[in-house]
Amino acid sequence: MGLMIYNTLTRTKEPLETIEPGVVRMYVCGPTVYDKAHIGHAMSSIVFDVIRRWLEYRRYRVLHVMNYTDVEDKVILRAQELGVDSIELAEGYMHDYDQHLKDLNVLPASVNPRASTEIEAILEMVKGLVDRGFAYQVDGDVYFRVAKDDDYGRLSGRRVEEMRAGARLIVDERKEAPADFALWKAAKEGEPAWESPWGMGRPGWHIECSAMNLHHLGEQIDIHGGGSDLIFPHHENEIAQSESFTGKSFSRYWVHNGMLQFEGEKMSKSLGNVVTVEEFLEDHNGNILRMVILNASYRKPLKFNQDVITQAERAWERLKGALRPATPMPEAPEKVVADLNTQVEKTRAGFETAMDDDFNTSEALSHLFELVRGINQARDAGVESEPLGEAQRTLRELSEVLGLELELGGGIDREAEAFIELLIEVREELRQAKQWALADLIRDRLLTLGVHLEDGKEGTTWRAG
RNA sequence: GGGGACGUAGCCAAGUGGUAAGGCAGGGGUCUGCAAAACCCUUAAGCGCGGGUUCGAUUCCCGCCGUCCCCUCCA
Repeated sequence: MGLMIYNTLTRTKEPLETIEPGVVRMYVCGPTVYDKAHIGHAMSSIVFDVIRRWLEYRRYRVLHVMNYTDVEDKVILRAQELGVDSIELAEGYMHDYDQHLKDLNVLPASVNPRASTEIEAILEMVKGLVDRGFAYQVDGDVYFRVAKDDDYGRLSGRRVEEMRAGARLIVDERKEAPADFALWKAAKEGEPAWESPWGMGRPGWHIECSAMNLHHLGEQIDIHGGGSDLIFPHHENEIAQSESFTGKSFSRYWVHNGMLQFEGEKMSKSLGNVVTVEEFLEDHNGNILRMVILNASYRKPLKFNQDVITQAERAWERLKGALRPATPMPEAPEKVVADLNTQVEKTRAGFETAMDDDFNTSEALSHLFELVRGINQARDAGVESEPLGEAQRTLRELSEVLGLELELGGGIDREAEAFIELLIEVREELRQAKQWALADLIRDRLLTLGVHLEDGKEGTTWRAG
């Protein structure tokens, strides 16, 4: 069947056919860096990270571009409020976001262009659009002439004449038509500005993505991604600009992630229901957010609340638990080993089928959990560490394709481990001597340091967290 | 007003024209000095409501109700 991708443009799943065999050119709209990022932004980055990892698993070379919008009304406004330079302000948030992506185990994009460093490409495009009659200049602003683009609206399914012009916005009388949008804006006093044929100014929001695509990936790309809130007007306008400029179709597949819902509403700054990435990572590790996301379809709205987090934490623990070492017993039945091997094969096949079907991570995870059960059953049956290890390697490998890090004992460094082992040894002596109070004291004290002791059949084991 | 989605057990959620994955919680058990954890087993939905198509629909079509997103900056 091959890899199927849901395309917003056609509202159907289509087989992936890339422009260049074996290569995927993917552009994802990144955040406007005017404030701390929230977990909705992170969701988008994680979704496209999983897509990218799956494409790479399928042997594609992925050229992955994600932009940072650092020249924009909100950035400028914020900088003026704080009395700082807007580009520097954006740079700070940009570096924060880079760090968040690392903490969330998101693979770095091939390129992270910024509006402020792409002015040349932007100007070239705006000029071209003016030359070809797709844009016009008014008082130092340049607008895209939507009427000139006959298939405008095909991504979002809108007809220009059906949109209630001026319902919620004040129509700029200088524009030829209400739907026309700015490619270039004349700069006001104190705003970042660059020289242009129309005077000092700065790019409009939509044009930077078109220009960056052209500059870094070429005239035609395979996948263009972003949040579903960008379908209109942003991506609609990108299509208009890019296709009018090149005369070629722009992106083959348009992929959009659903919005993260917090208490039934979209998480957004204007609603004030924001959980920043920083806040989330203070209380949880990045795998937990990823688990929340992987549990559901990337295209649907994602419910986010404390319950969902708790459930994801528990599920993640279960996944990790499967990596516990074997507890070999003399007469482990051979059938168990055979069943385990069968499960490994079934898991990989099911996982691949699920991921090929528009990145069905929820179903892919279900196959991982079936492997977890198989591993645990085999361990309980006393299977030797080698057949068990094989299954565990598969689990780890497939988890990594989803970007999950299952390694045990994270957060505790090597030197500390030796001391923990020592304490366990001492405590074991105390338990032999039935010095329960002292034994419990060690256990409790270690717990406050983030080390859990577990007394089992095969002795005491420990884990971090 | 227009455009786009969604509604599956207590919760999250996948999925299919022939009677529903997985996870969490719940119940039972194993282990244990106690505890915690872990593991095993297990209960639970007939798929928003009303019609239609069909031998048969949760899955297709129509209507209704409800929720969300977009039409202003937005991942």
